[in-house]
Amino acid sequence: MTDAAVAPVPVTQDGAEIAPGSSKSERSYTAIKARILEGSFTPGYRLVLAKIAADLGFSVVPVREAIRRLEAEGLVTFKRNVGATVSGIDPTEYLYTMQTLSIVEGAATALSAPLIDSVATARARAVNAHMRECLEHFDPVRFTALNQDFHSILFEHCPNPHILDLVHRGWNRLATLRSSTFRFVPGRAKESVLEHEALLQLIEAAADADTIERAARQHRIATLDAYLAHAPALTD
Amino acid sequence: MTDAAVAPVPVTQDGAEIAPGSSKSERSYTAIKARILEGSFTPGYRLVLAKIAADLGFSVVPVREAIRRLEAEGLVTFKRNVGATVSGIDPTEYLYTMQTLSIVEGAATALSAPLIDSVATARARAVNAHMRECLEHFDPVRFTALNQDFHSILFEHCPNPHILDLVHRGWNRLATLRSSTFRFVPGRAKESVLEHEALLQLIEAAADADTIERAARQHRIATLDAYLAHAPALTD
DNA sequence: ATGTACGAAATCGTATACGATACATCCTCC
DNA sequence: GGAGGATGTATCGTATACGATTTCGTACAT
Repeated sequence: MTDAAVAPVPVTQDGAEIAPGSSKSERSYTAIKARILEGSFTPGYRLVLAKIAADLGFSVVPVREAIRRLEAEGLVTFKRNVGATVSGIDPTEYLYTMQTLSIVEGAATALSAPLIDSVATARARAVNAHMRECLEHFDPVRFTALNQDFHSILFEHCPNPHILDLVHRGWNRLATLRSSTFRFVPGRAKESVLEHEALLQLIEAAADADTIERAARQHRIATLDAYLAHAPALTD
Repeated sequence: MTDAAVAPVPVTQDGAEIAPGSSKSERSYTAIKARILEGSFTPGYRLVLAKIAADLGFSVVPVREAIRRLEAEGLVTFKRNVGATVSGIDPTEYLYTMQTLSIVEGAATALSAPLIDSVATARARAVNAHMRECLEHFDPVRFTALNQDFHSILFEHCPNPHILDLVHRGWNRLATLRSSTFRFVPGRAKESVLEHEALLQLIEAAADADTIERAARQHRIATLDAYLAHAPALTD
């Protein structure tokens, strides 16, 4: 579970063994996306068609298609006749993304809550406990991964796949921040763990949808607020 | 405004005059999308690469790229080695889309509300009055277009473009239903007009964000509920 | 020394060609 | 007469080639 969040797709250096059955276009997409999410391709990295095609052993056409798909997801920025670069995320973009995420995560949590059984809450608690450990050992990368795992458990039986898709898109968009301390605002992580516990209690108590939605939304907003409070220091 | 909603992009039969400056890939995208949204390409319509390319006077490569982009937006369904068809929207898909729309529209309305001035509310009222007329003359197509115009006015200064983008995607997804009576559930249209007025009053009264969000969300949900109540009759 | 014009290199955009796949049709065999 | 397989056609998937555009460095003139 956790490993999957860090490296969702197995990738070899030459990218040849990814889902051998699917098209090269598909494999290009998967390979490039994996490298962006795992951090090999950092924001600003220039994605040169011919170079990537050579790396993967494909021609440029499928690679081009893959990059356009990634553009549609906001993971890369494309400029005509110039090329594609891995999207960065400036403070404004961060704000938009976090705000949107708060809304869709809130909705996803409220919709999923009635379907979360005691086994799932137990698993979520285990992950949350693990997060607390990461906090003590100061391991922001693992903390972030576990944070996603926690919410993924809650969303496992989300009845609306569209909303879930929006959540994932937001997460992917934020993933390019992985190696920075942008998301790890001092003091927020501890609160986050506490809020997770409070959220689980609301779910177990079968609180009404509005209450759960509000709590889940606030959980994300609080991180945004913490960032905004520190913005002068974090924005260069 | 209204005309724009019905035919957002001017398209000639041969598609040659769309934004002459942009790439053929871009023009293909615009042309195909326009035809889907205006209803020339109805759900289930088979998009054959070579045929479309010939129609547009381009080669298949840019057309292919355009279709993949439309796929990412959910407007067309692509099957490997088989081809693309204009996406239909079955009852389940309709439910997902409406539910998601209710959430993002609710958020968009709440975020925009403080920025809506009296000029905008007056314009919105005019559109709403026009909708009432369409109701009397039973003009579902125009009604639907005006309905979008109404909300577009509210969202004009939406501070979060990401959320606005999600709203538009939902609208586009529903647009393939244009020529059917699917969306025009008996009795709902009248309520819709009344709800618009109520929403405007909340906005003018500077009601708190939660209240406005709830009202806006409910506005969409009510249509979904009305559909669900009639589902046995409408689902064949 | 600085600004401008020119040219070369890098990279993308599109066309064309051909191989691969899937689906439909028809034929054969039982 | 029906079921199974072989064949044909439509269509997609990818490679390669070349033209178009941008960018950057360099040389020249001021």
